[in-house]
Amino acid sequence: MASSADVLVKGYRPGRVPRAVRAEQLLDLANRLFAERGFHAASMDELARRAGVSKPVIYDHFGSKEQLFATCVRLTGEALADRVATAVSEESDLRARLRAGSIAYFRFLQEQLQAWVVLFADAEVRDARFAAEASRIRRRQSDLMIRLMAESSGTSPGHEGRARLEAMTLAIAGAFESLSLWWHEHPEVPPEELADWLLDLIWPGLERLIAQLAASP
Amino acid sequence: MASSADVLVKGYRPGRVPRAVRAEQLLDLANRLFAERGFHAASMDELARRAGVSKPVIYDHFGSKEQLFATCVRLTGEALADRVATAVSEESDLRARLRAGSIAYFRFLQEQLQAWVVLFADAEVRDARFAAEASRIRRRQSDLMIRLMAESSGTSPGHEGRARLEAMTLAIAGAFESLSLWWHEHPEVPPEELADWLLDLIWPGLERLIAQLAASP
DNA sequence: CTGGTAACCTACCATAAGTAGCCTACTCGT
DNA sequence: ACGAGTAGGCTACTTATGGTAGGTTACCAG
Repeated sequence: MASSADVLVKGYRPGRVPRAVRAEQLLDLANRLFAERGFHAASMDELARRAGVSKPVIYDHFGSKEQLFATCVRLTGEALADRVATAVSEESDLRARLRAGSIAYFRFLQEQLQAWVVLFADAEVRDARFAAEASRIRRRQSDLMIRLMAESSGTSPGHEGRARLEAMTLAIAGAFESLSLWWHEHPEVPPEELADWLLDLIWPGLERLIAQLAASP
Repeated sequence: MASSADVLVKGYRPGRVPRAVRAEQLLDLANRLFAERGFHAASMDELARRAGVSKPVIYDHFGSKEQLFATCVRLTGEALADRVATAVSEESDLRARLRAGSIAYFRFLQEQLQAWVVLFADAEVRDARFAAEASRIRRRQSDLMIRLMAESSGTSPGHEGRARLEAMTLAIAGAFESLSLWWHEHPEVPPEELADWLLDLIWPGLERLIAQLAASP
């Protein structure tokens, strides 16, 4: 006969566990579950079952399903940002930095495909409920690009130019996302090639933009 | 005392009406409701109430909430595509065509803000359940760009180049989407300026790409 | 040993998607 | 005119699931 242990995920036996440990277990399992089923189809009952705890435990930790999901998204977004920032810091020339960052971005997706699915490909991520998190991720990439450009050109644009630069870098972040979705159906293309494609497309215009913004106050 | 007519939306009185008419009423009301509340928070009960019919009527027409939403998205996407295609056809030079199409795109969003919200800004549009529709919209814009470029350059790229072109045009479509989200918070920027910003960013790289693809088989 | 609390549970509620089965107004052939 | 057939519609229900109220048990400090 089947015991409830059948559905428990290896390494997460029931029993009293310190709060922080339980939180981490739950986050890990939630990540996997969302990746498997998507936000909607993933049920809190199943998560509780897999974790070997009851539902109120989860609610005590995360408040609501939406908050739990938002936390998963945020953590993955932070991991992505870290990887990109690290890669960028290992180059000095602006174009080389952008290229390194792009490659790191795509490599992250390749390795953390599961997490990536949670982030963008799957979910109701653009729902008003999660727009904030998704937007925060784009914003972070955008900020990084702006900072790199400012460092490289030595000047910072005026109010007008700042808005334009912000808009353009966010647009570029959107291009990355959309390209990632395409990549999902063409996984044979290596990350480096994707990065070069996108950079070849954007760099000429970006170079002009930087020059233009540096020229005007 | 309140009668049930209180909650009925003007112009949609109850009573027997031909199937096609009912379908259109429901679609219109569904569009507004989704725009108001978002996919999740919009309930079929409320839609039924507003339309002055009972729920099974809606299910008879559209099958499920998801299908109803997908239909709304599809129709809005088609309207957008029509507007862009029309604008494009009124120019002859490639760059002018892209510019006209871009302006038409942003003008559509400006006028149909409500519908736009349904499409992208709000919803669980990127949920696996709706990814197909969202992707179809991007794909359509991408196809249009590819067609325009092929017409303009007179040649069509090889298999390799075709993939790259597809990836890049989809990336550009993603840039449009993301830029639209930014615009949502900076509505003071006119559509023409947005279009020029994006085109200035992309055009130099795009021109090179076209030349490069035309050169190789 | 005992009070306090952190961790956890059972049992429930509320909401909303979706459905089974029935009713009713209109059309159309005779 | 009138009855069969059907399109359009309804009431009342089931099911699934997010979320919660309130109680229980293991552990620790003093």
